[in-house]
Amino acid sequence: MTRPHVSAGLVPDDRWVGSVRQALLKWFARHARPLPWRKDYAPYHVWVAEMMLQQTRMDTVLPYYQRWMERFPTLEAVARAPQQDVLKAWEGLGYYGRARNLHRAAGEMLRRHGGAIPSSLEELAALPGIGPYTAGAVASIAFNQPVPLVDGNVARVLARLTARSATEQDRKDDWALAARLAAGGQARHVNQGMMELGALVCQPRVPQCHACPLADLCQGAALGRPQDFPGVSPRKKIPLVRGAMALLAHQDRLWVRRRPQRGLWGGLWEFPWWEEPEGKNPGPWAELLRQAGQSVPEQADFQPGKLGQINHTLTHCRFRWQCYGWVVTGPRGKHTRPGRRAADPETGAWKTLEELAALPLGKPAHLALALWKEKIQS
DNA sequence: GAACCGTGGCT
DNA sequence: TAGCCAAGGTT
Repeated sequence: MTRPHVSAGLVPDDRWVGSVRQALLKWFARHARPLPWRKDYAPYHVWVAEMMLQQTRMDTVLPYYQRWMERFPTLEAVARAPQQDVLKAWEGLGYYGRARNLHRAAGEMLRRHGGAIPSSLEELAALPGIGPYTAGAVASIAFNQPVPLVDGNVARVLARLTARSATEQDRKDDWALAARLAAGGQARHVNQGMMELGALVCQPRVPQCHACPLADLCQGAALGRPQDFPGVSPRKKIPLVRGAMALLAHQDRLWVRRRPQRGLWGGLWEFPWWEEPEGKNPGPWAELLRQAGQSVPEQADFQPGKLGQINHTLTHCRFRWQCYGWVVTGPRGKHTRPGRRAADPETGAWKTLEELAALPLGKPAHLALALWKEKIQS
């Protein structure tokens, strides 16, 4: 039998959509990876997995997911946990706004939805951290509702199937086409099948068309250049930021501060740092020592001890940090007893290494802490 | 609409 | 090495 083709620039007909659905369902039934949340599709499991998988690879997520379910087996366990514990469980996954939103959403679901994940697209999309994709994912994967989803995988698969680029209109077309695919029933498997195919077969760089169940339905493959779709978008240049980080020590404690809720590493703890484009800049040191209740030395004898260099790269900005540690143990001047001041944690607090281990830190702070432990052992 | 928001793995 | 990429959402 001949299989229907779709022409570039034309709206696919129902026969083609039906063929894609069928081939996809057959392929997914055989090749679906045995992921933990696919055992029973419990809404809480699916929701947590989807939050973790936003912009994050499956291999990275799996160990986090396993630990998460041991620490927070139920939605109520998350909702009632302190934010610090939630961020600690998320530590290292990145995009920490996801964890803060997940925590907030858990609280709302406990109060407004009786501790259950809502099943409607509208109620889901109203929750923090749940946008169009995640709402569609939870509704279709957890509740098997006939609603679409479009993520990076689906967009790429559809772009190649229809030989389209990635303009704004095409993104709307993607949702319309995904809706037709999901409307035929078994949206749970259709939607996961599209994503699974994108992750395992229709890969960004080198699509494995020889292993693709949709190869003879695919316009990109028919043109002999599936990898050209949906095309590449120009990337911004990455700026380089030079800075300094201070590991201020007093007896067995280090001075750390909590970052504001919004922005980079929101809600996580860090060692104070500042941008230092021109090299030496002692100003922040004096201010820091005052905040920490330490004596402020004369500018002349100001010479922090070198701790080492920390390089950390983010997607959108690059940091090259020259880090300094300064051990302050002298009895001169007025000191505040470490651990006794009820100061704003965003200003700073003295923490022992044991206390520090329970606080969520970003990657650079962890790198600095590792250098510090190395130093005090030698 | 565009900028912002992490990290690790791969080439 | 430096760039690219990965189950997006918020502001």
